[in-house]
Amino acid sequence: MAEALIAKLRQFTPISARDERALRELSSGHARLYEAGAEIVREGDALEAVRIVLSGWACRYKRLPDGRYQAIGLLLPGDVCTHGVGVVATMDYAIEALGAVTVIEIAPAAFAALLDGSPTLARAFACEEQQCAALQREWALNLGRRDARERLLHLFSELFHRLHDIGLTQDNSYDCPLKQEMLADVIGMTSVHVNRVLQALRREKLIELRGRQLTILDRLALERMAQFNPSYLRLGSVDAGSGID
Amino acid sequence: MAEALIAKLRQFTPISARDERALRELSSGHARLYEAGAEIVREGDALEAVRIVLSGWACRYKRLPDGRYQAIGLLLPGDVCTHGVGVVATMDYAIEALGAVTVIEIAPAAFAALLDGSPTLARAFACEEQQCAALQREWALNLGRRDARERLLHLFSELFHRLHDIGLTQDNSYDCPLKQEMLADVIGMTSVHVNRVLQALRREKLIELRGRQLTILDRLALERMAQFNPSYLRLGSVDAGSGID
DNA sequence: CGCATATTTGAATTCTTTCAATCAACGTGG
DNA sequence: CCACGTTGATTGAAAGAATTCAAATATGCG
Repeated sequence: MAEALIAKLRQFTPISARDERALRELSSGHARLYEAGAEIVREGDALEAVRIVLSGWACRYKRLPDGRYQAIGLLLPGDVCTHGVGVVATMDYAIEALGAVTVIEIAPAAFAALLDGSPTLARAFACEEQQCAALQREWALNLGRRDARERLLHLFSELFHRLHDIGLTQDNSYDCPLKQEMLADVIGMTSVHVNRVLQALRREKLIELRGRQLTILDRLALERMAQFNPSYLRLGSVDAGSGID
Repeated sequence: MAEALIAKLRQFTPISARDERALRELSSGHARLYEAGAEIVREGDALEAVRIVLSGWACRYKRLPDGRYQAIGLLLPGDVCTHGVGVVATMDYAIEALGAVTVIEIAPAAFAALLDGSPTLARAFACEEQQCAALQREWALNLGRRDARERLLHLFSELFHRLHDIGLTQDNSYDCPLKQEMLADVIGMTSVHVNRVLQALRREKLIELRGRQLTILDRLALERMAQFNPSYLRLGSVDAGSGID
């Protein structure tokens, strides 16, 4: 169950067998299961536990008073839901399960103890947080300066890389539980427009999207079109390359 | 010179006289002066020092390979330019001076020593970082789900609050060195469109903008229209209210 | 005064949304 | 096994928002 988390942290820094054991121990602790649509965290809630997604996808989002909805981040297995425990008092965003999701909840004290006991893990989680911030910045670029088609291609590329890093891709495809409505909420458009853009991408043989399986037909071409540059995903350390180019 | 920084950190937690002295000491250290347009940090640079803006405005931004430019954040006096020193190896964004800017550069070891010596300051800087992340999230909402007019109003509201917190507002106005071109780069639009929206806002007597002085004529009305909710600026602690409503 | 930098304007075009309706897929109960 | 309800995907037409390109004005500064 902790596979994705361990794989994710390993991108940043080597994890010893002992640290791995500690992570597995942790992950076997108090886990909660959410079903699609469930609110894992509500805006305005107090931040009282460290939560990490073990399986499934979730969505960090904000709403405007008039109801408009914007996804602020996608949480994949291994991702920390909320940073700043012990510092941030109340949540400025909410988190929603996009399907069946398993989340471990760790008491702040236990988490602090884990980090105190292992400088490596402390470093790994710090990297995780910085990566999350970098993601957020890239999303701002996406929302602000890419058009609908580029945004979608960029999102698909980013997800490919992130899922690849935790071993959740098969060749050039992956399981993507996002409905068109949610895709729209991620890239800041309407579902109608997403639908039309998706059709164009399929027509041009850039992607296939059947059921929930997304296949990228020519990844490098697609990344070029999206002006996708994966470096924002690998800030961790200078030498940390990825398995893919 | 360290006034803004101290004021900013005080929002999060009380700062003792001793901590204040340490901050002033630090600020009197190695300061660098940049002129308008200067690159304070370049994308791809190694992250080798903690930098804090002491005076003037700067802009955190990213570029697409084809040259499109998107502001990712605005750095006001007291803001930390780059987080994650010691964890992040290379910058995924750049920082540009928007006018004359003073920045202190602090060696990682010196900064670590400061935080080690004062849990309060450690906490304050942690809050600062979380606030920055919250800003980033709100910007994503702004870019994704508000229209041009709302984005502009929201930006003006946010800046009012942030500047107010560091004592840089006068009544309902403040000095805003952003040209229309930069406003456009912040809210993800063209300068032409920003121009037209600004004219409408002036016509409707919502704002005045002469020279570089921005005056907000009816702040609450404006915040309502922008669906602005300042809570994302005050995550620090439950009891930390602001001077304004 | 005059250059350089910013702002403003207009018209045409492109991109995206809106609104409403239709279609397709799927699981349920009868 | 099939009618039915639900959810998600697709379509069309029209309206609306924002961009583009170029040119015209302002404005600030030396």
